[in-house]
Amino acid sequence: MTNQEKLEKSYKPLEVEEAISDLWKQTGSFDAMAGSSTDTAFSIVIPPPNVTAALHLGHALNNTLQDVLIRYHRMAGYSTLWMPGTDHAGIATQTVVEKRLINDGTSRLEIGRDAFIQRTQEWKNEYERIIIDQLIAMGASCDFNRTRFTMDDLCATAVRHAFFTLFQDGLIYRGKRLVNWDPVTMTALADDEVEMEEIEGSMWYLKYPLEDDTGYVTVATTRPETMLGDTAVAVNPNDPRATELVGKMIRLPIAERLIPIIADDYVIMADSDSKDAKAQFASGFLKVTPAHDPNDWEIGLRHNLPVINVMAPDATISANYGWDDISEEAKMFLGLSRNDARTSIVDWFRKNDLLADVKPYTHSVGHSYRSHVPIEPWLSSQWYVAVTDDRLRGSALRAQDPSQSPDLPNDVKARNKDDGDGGLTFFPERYAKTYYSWHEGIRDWCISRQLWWGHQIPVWVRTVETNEIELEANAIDSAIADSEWVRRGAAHKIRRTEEGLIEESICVPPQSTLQRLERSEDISESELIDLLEEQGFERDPDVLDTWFSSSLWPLSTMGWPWPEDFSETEGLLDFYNPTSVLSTAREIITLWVSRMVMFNRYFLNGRLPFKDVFIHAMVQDGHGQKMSKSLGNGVDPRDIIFSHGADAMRFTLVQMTTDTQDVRMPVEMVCPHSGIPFEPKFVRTEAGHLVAAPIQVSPQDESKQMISAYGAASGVAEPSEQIPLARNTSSKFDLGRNFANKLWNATRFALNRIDEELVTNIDLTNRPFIDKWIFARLDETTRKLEESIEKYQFNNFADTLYDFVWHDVCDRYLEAVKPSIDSDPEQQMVLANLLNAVLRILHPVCPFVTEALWTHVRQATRSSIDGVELPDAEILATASWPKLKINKSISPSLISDFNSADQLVSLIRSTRAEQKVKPKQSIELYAPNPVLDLLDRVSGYVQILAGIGEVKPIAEAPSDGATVITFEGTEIKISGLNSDIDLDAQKVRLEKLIADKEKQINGFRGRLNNEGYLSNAKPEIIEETRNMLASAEADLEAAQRSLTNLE
RNA sequence: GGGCCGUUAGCUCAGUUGGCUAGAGCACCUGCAUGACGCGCAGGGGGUCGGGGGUUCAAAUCCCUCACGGCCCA
Repeated sequence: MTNQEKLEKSYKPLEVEEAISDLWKQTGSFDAMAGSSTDTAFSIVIPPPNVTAALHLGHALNNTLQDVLIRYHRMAGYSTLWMPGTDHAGIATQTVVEKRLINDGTSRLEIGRDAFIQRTQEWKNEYERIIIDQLIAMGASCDFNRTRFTMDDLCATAVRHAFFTLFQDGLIYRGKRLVNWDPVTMTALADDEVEMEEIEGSMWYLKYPLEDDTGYVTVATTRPETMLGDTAVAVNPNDPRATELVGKMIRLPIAERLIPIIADDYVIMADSDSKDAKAQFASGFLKVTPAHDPNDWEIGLRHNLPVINVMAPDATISANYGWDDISEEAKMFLGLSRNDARTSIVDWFRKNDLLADVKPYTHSVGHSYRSHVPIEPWLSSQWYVAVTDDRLRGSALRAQDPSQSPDLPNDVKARNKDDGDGGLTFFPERYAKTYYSWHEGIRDWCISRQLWWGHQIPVWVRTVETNEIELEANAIDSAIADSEWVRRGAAHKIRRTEEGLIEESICVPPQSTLQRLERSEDISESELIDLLEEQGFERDPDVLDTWFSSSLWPLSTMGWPWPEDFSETEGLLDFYNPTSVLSTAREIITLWVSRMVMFNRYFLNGRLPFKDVFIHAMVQDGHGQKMSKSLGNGVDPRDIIFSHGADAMRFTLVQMTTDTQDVRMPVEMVCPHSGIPFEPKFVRTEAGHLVAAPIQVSPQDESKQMISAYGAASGVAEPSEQIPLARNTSSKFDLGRNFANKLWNATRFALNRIDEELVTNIDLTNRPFIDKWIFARLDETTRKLEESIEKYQFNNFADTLYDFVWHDVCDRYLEAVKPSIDSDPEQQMVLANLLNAVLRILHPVCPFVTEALWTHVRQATRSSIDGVELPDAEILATASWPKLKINKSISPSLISDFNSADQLVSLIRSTRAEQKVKPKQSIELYAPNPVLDLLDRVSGYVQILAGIGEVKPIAEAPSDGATVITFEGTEIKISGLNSDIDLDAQKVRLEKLIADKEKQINGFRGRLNNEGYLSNAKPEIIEETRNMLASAEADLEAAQRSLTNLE
């Protein structure tokens, strides 16, 4: 060791990681070099994490995988961009901030919209910082100078421009529809924000009297409270009772409304023998409530039924939202919650002798993913994107790789050759199907949210009487070609409302778009808005669904639509979009992947946002529950980094990433008072999840307490000096920690052995066997790594590294060179080059420890090996991936010779253990000629690793005091073991070997005696079997001979 | 109800077009403080590949079926 300071005995990640992060930052190692090179681009946009909370191990997994991809490609010579950023996450963030306000004794409504947004902004700033720091701590090589936020100016411009374009193109419309209404957060939800849950409820059977007093029909319902809004009773046309009843009128109880009996084949006929629970429980008559049930809404459309909404936004019974014919009897139910209304209405039916029956009934009910209360199908005006249009849905389907999704639905246009169609590939392949079937049944996307935190909808609306405005016949429901607003640059749309009024909507583009439009009246955005408001237009108070802005992420972060307005983004869009791959979780396929494909393609003439989609495993907690921010069961990656180091975390996560498996991650809590890990106490939340109890007692000292991550995340408990926050840890990460330490020590060994003597370039053909072999293995390993990453087989990538570094480099190569290296300067350089390459191939997974060792190893690498390209670089992160062009002539039988020799080593070592020979004790080996030749070819490898002193021909073996080994059909003897050889142990071993070989031989013979096998199997397989039989027979014979001699 | 995935050693998981004697890490057992590493070294035990049926010369691998677990969509 020369000019290097001594390395410590073990790797201490905490002592180096921060300095290395700083080094990367100072050297600008992760900056994208758009336009500055003609290199091939490799780019990824980060799935922007919510600013709701800190990242957990699920994010650590996803971001580690992206970093491995980015670091590998950066080293392999691609011009890389990894775009970082965060997402405002409208409803989720609003919910957590509101919760804090309530804890503080105030509320959103009390402080008002502006102050609330201010509070939320502060929250965002805090968590954005935490998230970025977490990414840095885990080693993510994002171009942090470009960090984006879905509500920053750049993204806001993209959102405004996209909305304006879609509005103008008729792909955004406003309509009164049934939405999934969350009566607690008081907002509409998209279809996929609704979670189905099994509920043990009841089926109520209500008797509705016929108007002519000739009898009753009995309707079956799980939601009796909605009967106030019934506007028909439906019966299946095939029902025998239909002929007589259809057309008759019913006097609806309580509401005293006359409603018709109609025929509709949606109605399930009663059948008590049916396997279908619905038919079993059906009465054959369905109450139809178009305002409160999506299926009834459809029936209402088919039969032109009135729509009567009997609820307020908080799901209490109300006559203020479209219920005009309220009866005296019904008034007593006003103001009741839906649950109380249900009880009261059932009571009313019972009292009036109109309740025919009640049966227990289990069924699925949609719940809000956010507030967990049942959603209420509720009638309201919302904005929609017409994703069912072929320009969006069709485009998303055409994007799919035809080998993964060959057939398109009938109503989708065929693929074209050249505009991005067919270029989208899923890994693992099965998710192509998920993507496909989502689009098959897709419905228009409700994008308005009744929230304050988000992109406010850029539309100003006013409602006028029909006669107040002159209309061209075709003006309704499509964008108006010419009006005073259009002349000023806005988009203008008119529709007739359900109440028969005219609603005018003006969509205002952002200033940057406005100034580029050709228009007759040149005014600014703010002037335009002032004019609108003067004329009685009001801006829609709602904000856009968060996914609207996320769907523009690969566009907006790269400067779209006007990159020239943001100089730092110039060139990005052309060079890095389409990005190379999107890495995300399963459930995001529908929420995000689909919408990015639609938008990117729509706005960039068919260009895809990314070519590959990699779907990674889900990280579950120890109870098999998904780790999630909203659940609060997340484990902070910084905890693992603290206990094991970032590389250990990364290596372990990569090693766990297989194609099929989700990752279960049981963690222990570390007592902050004693530092000792323990199993925490768990409690069940209201929603039924198991989480670590907010307050935990120290197992070492009952008087001391601590707060769990759940306690802090849920806001239930605030950490303090007496009751601190407890970190988590998990022994799963020992694997990675041990591996990083192994590498550290292998390097330490090498640096101790390499001195400063100058050496010219090395020709491997002149080197001893072991030097050639390790480079042949390096070559093999490098190629295997490249293949793994190309197919996103991350566990293969990690396993290949582990196996090579630990077993080949450390256990074999380093052991084998120990006797020779001190006196062989060339071998020292072989070792330096080897480690130099090892650091490079390990860097994508373990960037910190490799970068920490890099300065030492590059200084030690003072000469090169022919055919091994390892150009020097100051920073490992930007050094190049090893390129090996090793002359094939050095390695034809190298690997097979090595494997034989290694096998022999292992046999001798077993025998040594069996005979209890001390490690230092040297023994003699007596072998037949073919084995002597092998020993010669591998030049001392066997002697060194098996502790052999002398090697002699078998004929010279002593007649006693030797023990026998069966190796490749020959007998080998070793002597110099102990004074008294354990003959019994030897006998047992030989007998076991004989039994094994006999079993094998039977198997091989059975195969070779089988006609079918000989005529059907591939010739090379048969040949192989013959060889295996021959060698097993030789082994058997040798072992039997040895046993006979022994006896 | 439909779809997808899983069930391989005590535990966590590999095993990519069917073909060598089914592997790894951890845990376990036996040795060893050897000048890189005890976060280590050497050796070892442990599997009717969820059950049943089928296709095939040959099945952990393909097909059918059942059981259990998970996820997604209705």
